[in-house]
Amino acid sequence: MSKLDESLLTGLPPFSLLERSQIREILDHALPKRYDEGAEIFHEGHDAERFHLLLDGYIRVVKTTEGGEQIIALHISPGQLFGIAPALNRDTYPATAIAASESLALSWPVRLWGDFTTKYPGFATESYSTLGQRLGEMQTRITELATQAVEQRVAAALLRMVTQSGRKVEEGIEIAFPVTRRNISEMTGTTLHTVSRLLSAWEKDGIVHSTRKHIVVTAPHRLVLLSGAQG
Amino acid sequence: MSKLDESLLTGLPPFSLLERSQIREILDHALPKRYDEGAEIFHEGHDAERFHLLLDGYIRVVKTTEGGEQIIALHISPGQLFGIAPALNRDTYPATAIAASESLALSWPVRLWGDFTTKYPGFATESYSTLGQRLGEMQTRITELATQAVEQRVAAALLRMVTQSGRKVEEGIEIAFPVTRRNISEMTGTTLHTVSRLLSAWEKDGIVHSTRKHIVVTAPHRLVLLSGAQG
DNA sequence: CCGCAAGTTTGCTGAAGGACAAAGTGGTCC
DNA sequence: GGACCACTTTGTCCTTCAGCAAACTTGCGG
Repeated sequence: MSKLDESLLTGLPPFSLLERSQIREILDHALPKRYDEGAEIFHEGHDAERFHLLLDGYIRVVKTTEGGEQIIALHISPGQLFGIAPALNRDTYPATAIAASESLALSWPVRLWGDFTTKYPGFATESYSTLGQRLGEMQTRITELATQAVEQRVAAALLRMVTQSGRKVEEGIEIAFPVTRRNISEMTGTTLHTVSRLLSAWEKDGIVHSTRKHIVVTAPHRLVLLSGAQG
Repeated sequence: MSKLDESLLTGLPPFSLLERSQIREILDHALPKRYDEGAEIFHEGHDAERFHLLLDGYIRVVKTTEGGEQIIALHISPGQLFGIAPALNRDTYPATAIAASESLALSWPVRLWGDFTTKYPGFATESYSTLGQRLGEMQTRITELATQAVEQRVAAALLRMVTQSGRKVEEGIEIAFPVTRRNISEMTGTTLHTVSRLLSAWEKDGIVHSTRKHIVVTAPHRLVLLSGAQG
């Protein structure tokens, strides 16, 4: 097993304040693993044995209702920690993590969480900032779901994905991981049918261009208006 | 200014592991304050200068949308910390806190947060557990809003309030703080009209008994069925 | 004790969007 | 190359619930 390169972590927020030797130490405990698109990284309710850091790819964090419906709780982009149950003092994962595209992640046993946070104060601080941001995002989603119409919510969801993972292509900005209509409906609390109709309408208006599992936003500004920024 | 009694904190989760002398120390920095019903404790966006602990009463934590609508993010019951922006590394309050009934709270300047968490590891652990629970509750609400019909959501909201603050009366279990139809609509993403209709219907069915601002649940089990626990 | 404000009830209407149905379109695996 | 499967599109119907309107009730302050 070859050693991981330190440059993997330098520059990522949770590790930005650490010294080379500390990063070396952390990496020596890390287990890297590759996941195929659709592969499960951990499962809701299972013992939280490890916490994870995404290096490459995209992860969907999903909850399933008793009725069998899925809700996408969160998208993780490269550089972010996930499955950090120990930070919240939990011993099982509260949701399931699935690779949205082929992904590469590091992981550590949860017992090291305590070590990391006490040894490296910057790590703790950054982790809790992340948590704060997620709390904020969830609050935003609650507000959207409670007050906005479906069209606005779908527009907002697209914009969020574009912001988090958009990469420039000649037509506009493309969402960098595969997304189905169903996925979008699971993010916005509607049906895949309604999402399909909206995307068709927007396609006709030249706001987006979408193919199977891939979406390019060609007129982000118009989407912003639709999303309810007082349009 | 008379000294606060130590028994105020012994027994509360965030302080349960501390020694008498430590509690004394913490209390000596605390500022107690009484709030009338409807009084604002802190305001969204303002500098987070203090964090708070509710001793008596109930607090509503509220977000306001650009459209001027209010969303109730959270209810705080006695014994809980609130306004803990520092835990999330934030320097402004993310929402507004309003006393739902006459309330009594202690507060400390945020700079003591760091002291508390490092000096008293139990305090940190308990605080982050609380945060974990709140994250979980928010996730539950998102799921409800995304998948359930209005009737189920309102039933679930009532049950949540009953669980958090129910006190036994001869008719059933009463929600211990004033709640208007509008409040309930702000918790569930509907209108006060719809809530009123639902409560009227449930009153007719003998499930609840409500007067102006007060609700007694007389048949909790039937509400559980309505709330979507596979009814 | 009166008047007002805040909270509640109820009726009516219409639109949004969910449910159901069915056909079209790539993509992939053999 | 063919067959299957996952994803998408589109149509129709029908329920839910928001929106609007107006009357009613209760409590409080003057």
